[in-house]
Amino acid sequence: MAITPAAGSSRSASVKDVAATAGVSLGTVSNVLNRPDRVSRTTRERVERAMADLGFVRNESARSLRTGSTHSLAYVMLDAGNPFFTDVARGIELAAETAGLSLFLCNSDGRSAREGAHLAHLQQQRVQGILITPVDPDDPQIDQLIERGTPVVIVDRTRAGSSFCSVAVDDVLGGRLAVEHLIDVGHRRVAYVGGPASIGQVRDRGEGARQAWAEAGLPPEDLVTLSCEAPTVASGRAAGERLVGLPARRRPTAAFCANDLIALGLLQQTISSGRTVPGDLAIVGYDDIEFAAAAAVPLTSVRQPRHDLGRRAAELLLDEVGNPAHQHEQVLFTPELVARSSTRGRSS
Amino acid sequence: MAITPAAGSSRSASVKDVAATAGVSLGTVSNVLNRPDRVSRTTRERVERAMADLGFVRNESARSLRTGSTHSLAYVMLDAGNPFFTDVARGIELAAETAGLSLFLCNSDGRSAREGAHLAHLQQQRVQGILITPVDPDDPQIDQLIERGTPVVIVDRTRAGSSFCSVAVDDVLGGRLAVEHLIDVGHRRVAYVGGPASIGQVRDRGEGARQAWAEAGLPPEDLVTLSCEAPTVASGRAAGERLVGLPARRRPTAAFCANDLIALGLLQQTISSGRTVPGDLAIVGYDDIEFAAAAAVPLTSVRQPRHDLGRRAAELLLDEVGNPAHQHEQVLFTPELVARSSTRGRSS
DNA sequence: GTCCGTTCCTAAATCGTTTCATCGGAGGTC
DNA sequence: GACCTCCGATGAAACGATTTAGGAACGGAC
Repeated sequence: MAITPAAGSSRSASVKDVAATAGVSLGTVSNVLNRPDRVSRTTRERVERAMADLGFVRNESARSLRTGSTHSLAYVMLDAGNPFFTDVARGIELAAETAGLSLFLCNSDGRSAREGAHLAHLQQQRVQGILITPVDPDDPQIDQLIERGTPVVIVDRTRAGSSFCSVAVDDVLGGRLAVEHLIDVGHRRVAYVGGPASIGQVRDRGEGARQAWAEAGLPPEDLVTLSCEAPTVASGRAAGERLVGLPARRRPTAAFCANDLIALGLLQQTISSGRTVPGDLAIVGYDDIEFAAAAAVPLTSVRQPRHDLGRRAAELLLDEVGNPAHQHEQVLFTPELVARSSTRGRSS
Repeated sequence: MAITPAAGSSRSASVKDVAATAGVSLGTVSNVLNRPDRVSRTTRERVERAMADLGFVRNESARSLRTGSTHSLAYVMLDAGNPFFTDVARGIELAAETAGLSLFLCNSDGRSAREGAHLAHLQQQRVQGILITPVDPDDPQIDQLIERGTPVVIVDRTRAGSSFCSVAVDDVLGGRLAVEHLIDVGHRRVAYVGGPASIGQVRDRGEGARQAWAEAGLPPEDLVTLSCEAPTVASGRAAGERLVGLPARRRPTAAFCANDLIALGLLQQTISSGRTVPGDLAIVGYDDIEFAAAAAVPLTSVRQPRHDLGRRAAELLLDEVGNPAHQHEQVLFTPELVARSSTRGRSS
C-alpha cells in the first residue's frame, strides 16, 4: 500500500511521487498517462493504484508548458445577461465538447476595457483559439492576437478584411424584414429604437430599416431613430417614456427595436402606462429569444439561428486549429421574421 | 532596433529572447516584469522596448508552474440559460475583477457528467478556487476537490457538513411565502409545479409550500405536486397542458412554480389556450428574473438577492484563498415576495 | 554459446518563468 | 588607499510534465 498519506498533504502529488510510490520511473508514469498500451498490464495497474492512493491530479500548467498546447477554447461574450448570447454559447459548447476541448466563457459586458483584459489573459493562458463577439470588430487587439498566433473567430459580426473567420447573420436584411413587415401592416410613422451607435449590429439593423423605408418611398423624417444607452430592458423602458413625450402628431405608431430586451422594456412601459400593443404602438424585436414569445403581448421578432451560429463558429475555429490547409471563411446566415401579436392584432 | 521579426514568427517570444534582444540577463527581464522598482530606469526602458518589439506575451503556464498559483477563479453554473444564474455570475465577476483575478464561467447545464468534466479540468488547471451551483451538493467529487486543496464555495445551496463555505437563500421560507400569499388571496386548491426532485432547490421550495399549507390547516391532498423534467419554459408549457387535463373539480386555481422559467411557460400556455391569469389560474414564480415583470401578465415571484448572492460567495472564496485564518461560513439570505398581477387582479 | 529482436523501462533534456544567492562596481568613510 | 555598503544585474536551480535515445532482461534461433 501507499506510504504517503492519501490526501490533504500540503502539496499535491506529482508524477515523481507517483513513480516513487509505484516503484517505477517518471517516464513510465507518463506512459501510463499518455500511451497506456506501451506499458505492461501489471505495471500499469500498479501505477494507477499509486495515482489513486495519492490523489494525483495532472498539472495542466506543466503539461501545456511542455507540449505547447492547452486543451481549451474561450468565448468572449458581449453580454452574458442576454439570452441570445447564452444560446450562441450553448452551440459553441456543444461543438467544443464533441472535440474534447473545454470551453471558457468570459463576459465583456459591452465594455472594451473588460474585453481587452480578458483577451490579454486568454493570450497569456495560450488558449488554442478564441471566439469573440467583439465590442468593436475593428479593435486592433484582435489583429494582434492573430498576428501572434492565436486563431480568432468573430461571432455575430463581420469585417471587410478576411484575416480571420467570422460567422454572422445578415443584420441589414433583418432590419429590412422588420420594417417591411411594419409597412405591410400599415404603419407610416415608425421609430427605430437602437442601442448605442457604437454597436455594429445596431447600425446595420438601422441601415436595413432605412433601406426598406426608402424603397417604400416613404419620407425619411417619418422613420425616427431613438438611441438607447445600452441594449437592455431598462433602456427599453426609458425609450418608451421618451416616445410618450412626443407630440401626438409626430408620435410613431410602431417601433422596431434593435433587440428583444429593448423591445420587452418598451412593451412593459407601454402597457403599464395604459396604452395597448399593437393598438397604440406596434413593436418588433430582434433575436427572437425564448422570452419574446412569452411576453405580455407575444413579440414579433427577427429570428437568428443562434444555436447554429455558435456551432458553426466553433467548427470553423476547430478547423483552423487542427487543419493546416484551413481557409478563412465568412459565413452569413439569413434571419427570418416571426410575426406575433405585437404587430398583428389582439389574438395571441 | 530588434533583430528578430516583430511578429508572426513560428514560436512566440520568451523572456530569453527578450533578454537577448535587450542585452540583459533573464533575471533582469523577470525583474522588469515583477519588481520594476529594482531595475534602473534605462535598463527597464530597454527591456520594455524589446518586449514591445518582439510582441512578448507572458506564458501563464510557465508562470503558474513556477509560482504554483494561477490568477483565476471559476464559476460552474447550473444553467447558463437561466437569467438567475447569469445575474449571480455578474455579482461574482464584480468581486473577482476587484480582486484582480479573472473568472472563468463553465456551464454544467444541469448534467452531472458535464459538471464532473469541468471540475476535473479546473482542478488540473489549478484554479485558485471554485464557485459552484452543483447539480448535487452531496457529490463526493466536491469533497475530493477540497481534500486535494482547491477551495470551493457552494452557491445557492447548502449542505449539513461545513467543510466549505456556502451562500444560499432560504428556499423553504421562499416556498412558504409563495403559498402563504396564495392562501391569503383565497386559493384553496394549489399546484406546486417543481422541476425534477433531484434538484434540491425544487425539494426545499416544495417543503416550504407544504409547511405553509399544513399550518393553514388545509387538507394535504389539495396541494398537488406536478414535477417537470427540467426547470425550463418548455416544461412549464407542458405542465400547463397537464393542468388543463385535470377534471374541473380537482383542478387547482393557482400554481406555485419552482422558478420563473417554468412560471413563464405555464403562463404562456394558459393564456394561449384561452384562459386568464389570475382569473382561471393564479401563478407565482420564483427568482424574480428581469423577464418576470415583463411577462404577459406581470408575474408574482419570490425574489432572491442574486447579485449579492454572487458577490458574497466570491468574497468568501477570496477570503479562503488569501486569509490563512479563514473560517468557513454558511450564509443564508432571506427571500422576499414580490406581488404582481399574476395573483392579484387585472391591473398591472 | 552467441547473436538478435522484443518488450518494458530508465535517465536526461526540455518547455518558459521565477527566485535566490552572488558578484561587480560606484560611492562614501575613516 | 583600504574597507564597507548599496545598488543593480547575473546565472543557476527550481516548478511538473513529456519525450527521446538508449539499456536491461528475456526468449528463441542458429
